[in-house]
Amino acid sequence: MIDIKLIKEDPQGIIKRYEAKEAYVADEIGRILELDKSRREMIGENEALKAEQNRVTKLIPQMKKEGKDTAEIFAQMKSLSDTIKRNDAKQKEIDGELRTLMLALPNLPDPDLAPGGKENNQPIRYFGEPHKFDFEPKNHVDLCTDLGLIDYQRGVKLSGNGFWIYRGMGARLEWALLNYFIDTHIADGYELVLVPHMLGYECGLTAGQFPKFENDVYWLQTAEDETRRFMLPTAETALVSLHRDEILTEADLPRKYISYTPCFRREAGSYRADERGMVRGHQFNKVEMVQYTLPEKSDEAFEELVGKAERLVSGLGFHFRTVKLAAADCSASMARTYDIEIQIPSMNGYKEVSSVSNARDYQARRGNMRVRRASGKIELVHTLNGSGLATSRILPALVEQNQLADGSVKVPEVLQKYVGVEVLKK
RNA sequence: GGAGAAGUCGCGUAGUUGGUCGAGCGCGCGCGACUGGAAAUCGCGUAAACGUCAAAAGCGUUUCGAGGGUUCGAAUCCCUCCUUCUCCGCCA
Repeated sequence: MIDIKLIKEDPQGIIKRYEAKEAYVADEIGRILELDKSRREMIGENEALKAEQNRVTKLIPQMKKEGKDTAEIFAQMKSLSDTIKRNDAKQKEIDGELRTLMLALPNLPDPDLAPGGKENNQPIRYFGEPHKFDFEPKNHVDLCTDLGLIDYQRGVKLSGNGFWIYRGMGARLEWALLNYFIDTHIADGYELVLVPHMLGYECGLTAGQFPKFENDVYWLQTAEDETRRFMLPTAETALVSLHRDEILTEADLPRKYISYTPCFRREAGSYRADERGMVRGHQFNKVEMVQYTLPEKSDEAFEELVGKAERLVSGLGFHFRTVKLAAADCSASMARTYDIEIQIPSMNGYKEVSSVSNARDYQARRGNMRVRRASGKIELVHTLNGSGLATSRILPALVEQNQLADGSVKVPEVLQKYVGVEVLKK
């Protein structure tokens, strides 16, 4: 949620800023201002009545002591009380509509972002050189199948399209990646957190995925009266609710967390012919980084997270680039996002392996996550998140970029101690 | 799953024959005194949200797990839900 004060101060300016994100919210903003106005009018009116009620109520014990007749006052107070109750109900309705509208507004894009969608994304850094082969390279699906790393067919047998199985050295390679990531983060001072994979609604609301994207996740509910839970689409959804409704102290910040989880996504309608193999599935593995920071420190934290993701990818020896996303390509909750994209030689262009974002106070306001400063002042924290990293794009890139002429695959040095071998052979 | 107990201000607690309780005390925290400096000690102060206001102060409203109810009036009574603890059962 953004601060409604921003809207009240400069509605036109806010509408303009949203246009960069290709979000056209003039109607919503108009309605918000209308509701806010009538809300404040109602509050003023009703609070005057409540003040009167409180004033009289305080007099009653005294009157009773003095033995005065209170019947008439009680009758008056009863009708006052009824009016107040009616007003409260009306006000609640207005609050509800206002909140719904506010929750639906996306985050404001940072002013320095290029406006518009994907086509305006700006690569800001390149690392390494594109891979060249002096033989006909195979694609990752063939490589993984030939080497017995991934069992695509049985994945489909077990769970349907969009699922695969890591086997043998493939599973060990996957596990090696995750260990390499986690060990690096721990060395950097991040706390490893293992979270539930099934989450309550509030987690999705706080992260900003709900109510808008409720249908993008898998819901679990076996009985009518059972609390609905969803399979987490990313560990961010859990980590960002860790301090929901809490007041942290300034000395607690920054909080730096990482979590490994599988991520479950419906990906409805997003399959493309060129996304074979494990580039897009309903379940993939990811190590997620999340930071809670003081507002003035979030830019610094953002750079740290981008740098960490870049070091992980370059540690594997990949050619990749860092891309500053245009406003409309950032997700709804985020003020800014940088993607890290690697090349999968058999596929066109670059594929995202990490996405680092600053939500600023958007999630903190939704989840009421605050910090008490040394001065005693309380304000919202900033939250940031980034993949560090998702494996499902790394592994295809790894086997393709590291394949040798004989069909075997060289294991990157940093992974060898985890995998136990230097080359994956038939 | 069954039986019982409990959820109060950052933390720990007091507060149930309904009324001057938004709420006492301790710790913590802030400021000050004392000190060469610190500890200890003493004094003062210490919730948030919303509304009013250009802003601050002030004033008002709300909040004692959540929601509803009874009442002129609810931390205190009633109902529903959530959570925690203890015992029993079941189970990886």
